[in-house]
Amino acid sequence: MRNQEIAEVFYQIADLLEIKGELPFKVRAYRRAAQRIETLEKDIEEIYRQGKLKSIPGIGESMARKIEELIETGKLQYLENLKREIPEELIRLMDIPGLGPKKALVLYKKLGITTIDQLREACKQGRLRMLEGFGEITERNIMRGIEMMEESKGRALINVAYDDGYRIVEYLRQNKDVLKIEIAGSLRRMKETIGDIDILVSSLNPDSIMDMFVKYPYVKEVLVKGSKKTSVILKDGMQVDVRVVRPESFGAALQYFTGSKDHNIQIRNLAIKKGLKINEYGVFKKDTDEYIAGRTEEEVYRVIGLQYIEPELRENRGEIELAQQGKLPKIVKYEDVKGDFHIHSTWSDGTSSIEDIARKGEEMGLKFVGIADHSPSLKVAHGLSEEKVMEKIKEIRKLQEKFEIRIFAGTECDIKPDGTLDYSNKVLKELDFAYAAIHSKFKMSRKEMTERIIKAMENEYINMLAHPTVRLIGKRDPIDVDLEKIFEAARETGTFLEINAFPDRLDLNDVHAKAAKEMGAKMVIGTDSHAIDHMRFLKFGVAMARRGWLEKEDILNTYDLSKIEKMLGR
DNA sequence: GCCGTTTTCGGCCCGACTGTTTTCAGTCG
Repeated sequence: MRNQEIAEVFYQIADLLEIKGELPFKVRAYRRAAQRIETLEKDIEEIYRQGKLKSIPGIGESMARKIEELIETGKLQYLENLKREIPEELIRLMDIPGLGPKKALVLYKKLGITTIDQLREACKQGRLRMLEGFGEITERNIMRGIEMMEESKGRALINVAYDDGYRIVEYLRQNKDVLKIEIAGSLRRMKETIGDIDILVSSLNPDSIMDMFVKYPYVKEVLVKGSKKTSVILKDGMQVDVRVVRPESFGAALQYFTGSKDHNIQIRNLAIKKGLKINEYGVFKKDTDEYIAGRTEEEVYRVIGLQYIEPELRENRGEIELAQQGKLPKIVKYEDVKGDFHIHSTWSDGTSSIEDIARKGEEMGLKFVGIADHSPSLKVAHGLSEEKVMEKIKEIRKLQEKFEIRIFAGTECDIKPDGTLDYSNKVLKELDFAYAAIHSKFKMSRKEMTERIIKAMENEYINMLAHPTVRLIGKRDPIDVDLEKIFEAARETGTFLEINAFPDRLDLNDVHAKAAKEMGAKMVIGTDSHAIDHMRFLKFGVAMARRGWLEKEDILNTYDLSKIEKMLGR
């Protein structure tokens, strides 16, 4: 059983216990364990076989037994019993904003409601307002919540949230009452998808900020408006929260609202041990409430004895322990990445010419661009024949004379189902670099798929493996492949694993990148741009690398041109 | 349910906003 499946079971248990009204700490314990398991780098079955389940933080006697039962039998009696008590469909009701476990239980007990459709009907008939603890407004809010949920469906891709967020920051910055303004929340941590956008402002005149915020032209609906917190829904369905604090609290609030929740819980516990108390207004002495710090984030971390922790690292994956010892990795900086290897041109399915790509690269201050068009089996993408590839190389060599930026001639060469490549070595040799990539037959068995990919990586002219798991966020599951073997093969063959920066790919993701590094593999960042507008996605690839604790040396794109050429081995 | 240089029992992050319950519970982040 996969880590994700076991995590899902624990999430389900947490939800059911919560509806049942169990001790909140018990619910939280399951949720935390689920989160741990989800982001575990190792296969949980392997940990189980080594008898080390209880060494996972948050897993104790009881949960270890449940994991064992799941692995051995594929089922869990405890969960089956819970489901008999509480219908599992009720969990879905809690997805509705404004509807939590308590109200869900009342709806079930008093009206027998278990599905969203039944709930919608009951709202229409005005049956909710009769219930204790409910009123007309609650009924209307739930109705609206159902509509909203069906409109927005889940989390946004990072580029959508990024653009929405920074546009609002620019808009609010025009207000003279804004002293400081920053994005916080999961967007500041650059998580792969974003649930809502948090923006933090320091000001002595909060009402002026909030009044301006709700007048932002792209606002569709104001959910709540106060002087400390205001929430709106944008026309694209994105929720944005703006919070305003006083300047002496800005750092503490930024730390607090950046999260992650897990990271902050750890931070607070650490503070408590030092006789301090942290909230969004500052760091205080626990006994006297005396203000110690809070103007900047650096200050907050310093007074509790920690190195400053970059937002992308704040996921409680061990960063706090390292910060205590002053041993945090020096993660790659955004400006360290000097180019982009994965750009499609008009030669295959891109919409920009190589010349435009080179110009855009120079505008962005890059040192190189890599043109990686498709190979012939990808007919839908106008993959290039071997003859065409040779022509393309010629064009690039000629263009190079006009440009300072280095233009690498490359390919994204298909890996055929048997693991052979779409181009002969004769052609691959002429290119400056070559990605190998899976674009077909996604449903092979784990073993076959793993062998297929490794065979391609073993080709001496293949430098990189493009989007290794082939997932598309919200659209296609990752292929079934033994990543540990792939990472090992990457190390042995010197193949760079791509961190594909396209927002619906982000593949490898942060967790995989971290695991790959630990296995000694190196990475390469590519945007998979099909137009020059996409080239700005580069930062999302760097973000994944940073979230994966990668350092400069782990990433091909950060090397000097001469070293890159040497690594590419032509 | 988990965890322990305060503890093997008794804690577990905590504040804002809303709506309804006239003093606070539920939800959210």
